[in-house]
Amino acid sequence: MPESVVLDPVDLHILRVLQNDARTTYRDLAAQVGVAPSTCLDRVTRLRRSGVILGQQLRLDPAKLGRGLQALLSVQVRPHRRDLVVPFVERVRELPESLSLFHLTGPEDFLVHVAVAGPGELQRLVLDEFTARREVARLETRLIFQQWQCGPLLPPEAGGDTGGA
Amino acid sequence: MPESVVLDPVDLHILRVLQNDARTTYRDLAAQVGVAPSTCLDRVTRLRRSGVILGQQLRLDPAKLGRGLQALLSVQVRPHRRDLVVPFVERVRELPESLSLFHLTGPEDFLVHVAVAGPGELQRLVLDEFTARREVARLETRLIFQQWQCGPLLPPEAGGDTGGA
DNA sequence: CTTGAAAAATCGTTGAT
DNA sequence: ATCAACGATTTTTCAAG
Repeated sequence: MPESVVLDPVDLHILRVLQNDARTTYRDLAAQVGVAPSTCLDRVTRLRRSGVILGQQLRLDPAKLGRGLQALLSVQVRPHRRDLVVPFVERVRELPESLSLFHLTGPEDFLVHVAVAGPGELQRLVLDEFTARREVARLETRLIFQQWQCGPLLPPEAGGDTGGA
Repeated sequence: MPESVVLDPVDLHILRVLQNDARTTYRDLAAQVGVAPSTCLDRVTRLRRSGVILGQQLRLDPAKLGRGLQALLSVQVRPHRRDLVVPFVERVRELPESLSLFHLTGPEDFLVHVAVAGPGELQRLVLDEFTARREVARLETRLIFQQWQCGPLLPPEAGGDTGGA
């Protein structure tokens, strides 16, 4: 189980295309990358097996699902012991409002990304699901004006190896 | 362009399945949801056109791509004017290390989720790409121990309408 | 929403560069 | 290791009930 994997320009190109649309057919993928469809299939299968590709997720519009308000909650869990942390994480993960949960260094311990219908539901969430818990020592709420999904997690090009080394 | 859309239990079920694997075939989808494949296609097409489904993204393993360290950067941009904010956002978005960018309420202004190879690269990123910028007034770095992708952004069940209303 | 059938894509195989 | 072509199987898509 190697920590990191060698990816050649073809792999990177494939990943970059699939990150825009994970349902691209191997035929289209081949056309865009410039190799044969069977090669694409080979590469993708390998990337999948090597663990580089973990899966493919739907991107949904929270507003269209009646969750027009998003917020970030900084949560201090004290005492910061495993027997308190583990149930906290589990509970947060199963909240339908939770989008993402981070365990962090620093005094804040956790950051929770949530999506709710409006301020009222946010208040309810904070009071009933967070500060009501004994291990939640402190909580800070920040609203999200806007969010951007960034780069493809990949070097912009093949590595700019035109004449490199 | 209605803000929110009515979703019946079938739609919700479909979304829930596709969020686990956006490449589920319509055949499997139909089997899991309990309707005909063609109906699934219908529903998904409609969900796509109505904007509920924005797309499908690959989930990649940052560690496998040589980005074993993730961090959250709180950034204060001052003065917080549009002519400084817009270029800042654009620059951050095109950094290959950036995963996600939030514009927030509160004194922090921005939160940047980054993935880097290690502490050295993180330091370089912070110094060269953030604090080197004149509009970056303050920056705080928090390392990410662990992250969880949470719920499907959907109510756990069809709404628990068994006997409702 | 369903059935049923046509069109398209997947995925394994082959042999060759 | 890649390609190209073939073909069986599966999936997607459309038409009609």
